[in-house]
Amino acid sequence: MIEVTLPDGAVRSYEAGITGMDIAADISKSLAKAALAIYINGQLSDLSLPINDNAEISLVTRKDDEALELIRHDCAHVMAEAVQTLFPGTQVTIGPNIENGFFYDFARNEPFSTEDLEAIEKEMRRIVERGAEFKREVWDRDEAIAYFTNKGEMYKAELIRDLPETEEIKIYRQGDWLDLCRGPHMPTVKQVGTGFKLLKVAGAYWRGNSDNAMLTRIYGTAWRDDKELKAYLTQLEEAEKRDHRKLGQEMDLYHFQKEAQGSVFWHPKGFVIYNQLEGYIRRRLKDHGYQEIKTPQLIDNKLWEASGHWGKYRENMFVVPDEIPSGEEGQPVVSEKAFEKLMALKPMNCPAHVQVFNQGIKSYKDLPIRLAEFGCCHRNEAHGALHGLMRVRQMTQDDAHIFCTEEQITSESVAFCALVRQVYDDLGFEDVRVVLALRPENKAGSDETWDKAEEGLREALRASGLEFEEEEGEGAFYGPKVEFHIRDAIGRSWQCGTLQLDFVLPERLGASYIGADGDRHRPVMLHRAVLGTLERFIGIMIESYAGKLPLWLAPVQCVVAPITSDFDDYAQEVLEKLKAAGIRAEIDTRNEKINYKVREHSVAKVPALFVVGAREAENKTVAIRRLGSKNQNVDPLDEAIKALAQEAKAPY
RNA sequence: GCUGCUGUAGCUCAGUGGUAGAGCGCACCCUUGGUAAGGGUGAGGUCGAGAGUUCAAUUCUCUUCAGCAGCACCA
Repeated sequence: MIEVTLPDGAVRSYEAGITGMDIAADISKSLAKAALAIYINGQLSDLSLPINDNAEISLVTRKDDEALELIRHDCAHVMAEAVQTLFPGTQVTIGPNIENGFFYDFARNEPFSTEDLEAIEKEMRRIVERGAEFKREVWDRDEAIAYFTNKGEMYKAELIRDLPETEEIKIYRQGDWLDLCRGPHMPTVKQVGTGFKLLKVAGAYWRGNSDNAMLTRIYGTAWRDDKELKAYLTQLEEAEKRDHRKLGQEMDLYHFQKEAQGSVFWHPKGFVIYNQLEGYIRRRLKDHGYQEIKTPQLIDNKLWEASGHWGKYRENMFVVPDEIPSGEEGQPVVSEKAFEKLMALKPMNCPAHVQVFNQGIKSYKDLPIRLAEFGCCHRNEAHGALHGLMRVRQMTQDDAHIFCTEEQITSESVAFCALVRQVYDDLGFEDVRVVLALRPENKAGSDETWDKAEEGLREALRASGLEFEEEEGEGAFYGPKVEFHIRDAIGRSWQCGTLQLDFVLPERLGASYIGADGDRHRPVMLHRAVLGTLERFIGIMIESYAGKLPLWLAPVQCVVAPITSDFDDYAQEVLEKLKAAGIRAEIDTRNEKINYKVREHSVAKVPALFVVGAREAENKTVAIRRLGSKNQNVDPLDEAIKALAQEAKAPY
C-alpha cells in the first residue's frame, strides 16, 4: 500500500501501481471526467502513469492554467497527424508550445501554403471528433531509431540519437498515429476540444541554424473553448490596430519607400515627437554628467580594421569607395582601384568616440569621461529583418561611451541602471525585461577578459537590484551586454536600452590615461544607450499608447474649433494665445459641422479640443473636450491655457 | 538572406483574358450646423516593374522589386 497526499492535505491509501485516473475516479465521478493530467510530487504527468510510492499529488482539470499547455501540445500532435494523413511523405520534426499556442515544423519537398491550412484544420477536427486515446509507451532506443529511420522520419531519428543516454524514449500513440514525445498528454484527443485555429505558415530552419534545411512551420492557437478562442482572435485584431506602421500613416507621422528601404522619412508631425523625445533624453543625459559630441558619418576603413568592426561586423556595414565618380556617360562610375581604398558609413559610434578620447593626454582625475552622441548610424540589415521603425537601416541612438577605470565600473553601471529606470518610468514603461547577454562565438578578446567583463556587469545588476536572466552567446563581439527589452503591441520583444562592458576596444584603439602612479593605463569603456534608437523607441511608444501619446509628445496638442464661421475671429485669438503659451495648436475653420470636427480630431488623436461658439466668445471661455472623454468643461480662456501648458511640460 | 502570402485611385478594398469600380479623402457648390460622419457635383489609376504566352494581358507564366508573417541576424 502507498499513501497519496492530496492538495488539501488529506491522505488516502491505495495499492501501489494505482494511476491518477483511478484516484480521480475514486474521489468522484465528475473529477474522473474532468481530470486531464496529474502532478506527482510536483511533476506534471499522464493520468495513466502508475504511482508506485508515497506521493503528493494534485489533479489538473480544464480550469487550471496547465490545461492550456496540455490542450496546445495535444493540438500540435493532432495537427501533425492531420498533416501526415493529408500529405503522406511529410516528415515531422518538433512541435513545441509557445505563448498563446503552438507550432509544428514539417519537412516536405514542397512547402505548405496558407491554402493548405483550411484542409489541415478540417482534418484536425475529424481527428479530435474521433477522440482516440493517448497511449504512452517506452521504447528501446535502437528500436526507436530503427523504426523512425525505416519510416523515412530522418529528423525524428536524429532527435532520438541526440537524446541523452539516460533519457527514456517515450512514444505517444493516438489511434494509428504515433510520435516521439516527452509528454504528458491528456487522456484522449477529444479533450483538445474545438477552440483551436491554424494561423500562419512560415519557414524555419532545422534546429534554428541557417546552414540547415528550411522546414515549414505551421502556427496554431488553442484554447479551452470557442469563446476563449474568439476572445483571443479579437484581441489580436485589436493589437494590430495599434501597429505603429499603420498609425504612422494614419497620423501622418512618417513613411517608408523602396528607394530608401529601411530608412525613415519623418513628416512634420512625426518629427515633433522625435525632437521632443530627443530633447528630453538630452536634458537627462546632461544632468547625469554626459558631454555631447558629434563625430563623422563616413570613416576610412583603416579605423574599422583597427577597431575590429571590419573583421567581425563587416557584413552589417555599408561601404563607399573613396574616389570621385566618373561624370562620363557610359563609363563605370568608379574604377576597379576604387575598391582598394574603401570608407564605410559608421554602424556604431564607439570607434569615433575613442578618437575623441584619445586627443590629448587624460589623467585618472579626468575619469569617468562620458561622451554622448545622437549619432546617426547605418547598418546593412538583411532585407527580411526590416520592420517599420523597429528595425531600420539608418538609426539614431541616444548613444554614449563612458571611459572609466576598472574600479569605477560598478558605480557607473549602477548609475546607468538608475537612469534607465528613471527614464522608462517617465515614459510609462514598467514591463521591462532585463537580460545579461554573455560571450558570443564570434568574439574579440581573451576568455579572461570576458570573465572579468561578464562578472562586472553581473555585479552591477545585482547592486542595482534588477531582476535579470542570462543568455549565453548573445553578447556583442567586443563585450557582454545588459539588454532592456520592451514588448510591442503584438507581444514581440524588442531590445531598447543597453549597457555593454568593453575591455577590447580601448586596447585595440590605444586608449590610455595616466594613473596616480604616473604610468599609462587602459580605460574601460561602457557602451550604453537608454532608449536604444530613437526610431525603435518611438515605434514602441506609439504602439504602447495606441497613438494617444502623452500631451508633451503629441504632435498637435490642441485644436481650436469654432462652431460657425461667426466665431473664427475669437478662435483665432484663442489660437494665438495657445501658441504664445508654447502649445502646439491648430485651428479648424473649415465649413463643417462641429460633430464632424469633433469626430475628425478625435480620430486624429488630438489630446485637447477647444470648441468656441457664441457663449464662449461672449464670456471669453472655451469648451474643452479631452481625447477619450465625452464630457466638456467650460473654462475661462486664460485658465484653460495655463492648465494645458502646465500639463504639456515634458517629464524633465 | 531563407520560406509562404500580398502588390488595383492619397487611404481601405472589390473586380475581369476584350485597357477598370466602391467607400473614405480631395476640389467646387449648397448648407452656419453646440460635441464622433449634412447634401450635391467633379477631378483622380501605365492595375509594383520587366519579359513571355495570346489576335488581345491588370487578369495566365516566368523574372525582378517592394510590403507582410515567421526563421536566421539584431538596437
